[in-house]
Amino acid sequence: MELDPIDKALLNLLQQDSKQTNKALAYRLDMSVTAIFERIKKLENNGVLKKYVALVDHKVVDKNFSAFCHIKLAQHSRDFVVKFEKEVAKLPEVLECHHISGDYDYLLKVVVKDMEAFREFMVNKLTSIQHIGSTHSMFVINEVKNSTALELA
Amino acid sequence: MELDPIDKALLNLLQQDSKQTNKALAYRLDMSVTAIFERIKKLENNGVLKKYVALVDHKVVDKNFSAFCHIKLAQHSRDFVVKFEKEVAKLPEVLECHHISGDYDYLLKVVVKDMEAFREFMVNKLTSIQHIGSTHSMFVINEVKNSTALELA
DNA sequence: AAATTATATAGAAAAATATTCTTTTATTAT
DNA sequence: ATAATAAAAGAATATTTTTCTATATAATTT
Repeated sequence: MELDPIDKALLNLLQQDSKQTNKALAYRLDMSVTAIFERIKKLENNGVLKKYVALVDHKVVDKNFSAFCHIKLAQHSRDFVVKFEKEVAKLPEVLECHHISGDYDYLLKVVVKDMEAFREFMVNKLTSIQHIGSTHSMFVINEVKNSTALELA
Repeated sequence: MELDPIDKALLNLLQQDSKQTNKALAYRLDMSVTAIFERIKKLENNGVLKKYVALVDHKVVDKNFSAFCHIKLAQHSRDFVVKFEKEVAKLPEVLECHHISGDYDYLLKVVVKDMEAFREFMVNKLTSIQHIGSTHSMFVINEVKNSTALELA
């Protein structure tokens, strides 16, 4: 789908705050409410707008410990890879799992309550998945920036 | 703020789909629309619900290349650290910046159009920030999982 | 170039939802 | 038990979303 400058401006706004009313968006972009409505519907139908989510404060919900976890598989046969990816995606503590280039095969973002919960997670959940060769964890000391928005220019 | 099981169930639902109507949420949780409305307002006012955002398909908007980028600072004096963090947070290509434990100081998530755009970003934007010692980049081959939701049980 | 088709926009009307208000119910403390 | 507090339900109101109709704009065909 082709995105014109208005679509991009609209997406930028919705990525910052998806609860703005069409009226507010219409005012900002100097268009009618209907025009905004139709454009959003089109962006939704074409899969440009994938989903709308609420973001929760990690501290307040007592999940204030994040770690990035490198994982190397013991073997790389297709079946093992598929199995590993399926299992790891199921774990709610794993917010992200990326297959990456470099020394390790995967990079995971893990969010839990505290260091103790992380240890618990490693011992009982992650490393109990079959075919994991080795792991290497980095702990988040401070979150400098954490956004979901892509700048569309 | 104390979260009871209904609050947690509500947060889990809103983290998956924040566009559900209060009516739909009320039906799922077997409560009245008003009860849902009041709870959401309270969660917003107490900072539990931080913001509502639209998620955009990276492929469709032509930003289908992600990299994780390790950064080591040349010096760690307070001023340099503050300056670096401020500068890097400004870059729209940097969706995340975490101060982490381990061999490197920071881990960045960078999202751009393609490898060429990444090179451009590294040369002209990232490494032009003062006080960067060294960098090490890992490219995302495949995104196995990418979620923003914390499971509240 | 004129006519035609498709596409986007605007404004008004209708439908659905969010929000407020009042009453009721449940919970907690005295 | 009784009073005070907080949460919930239902009805009333205000907003918003969505649909509908009309108009303008752009692209396409003849």
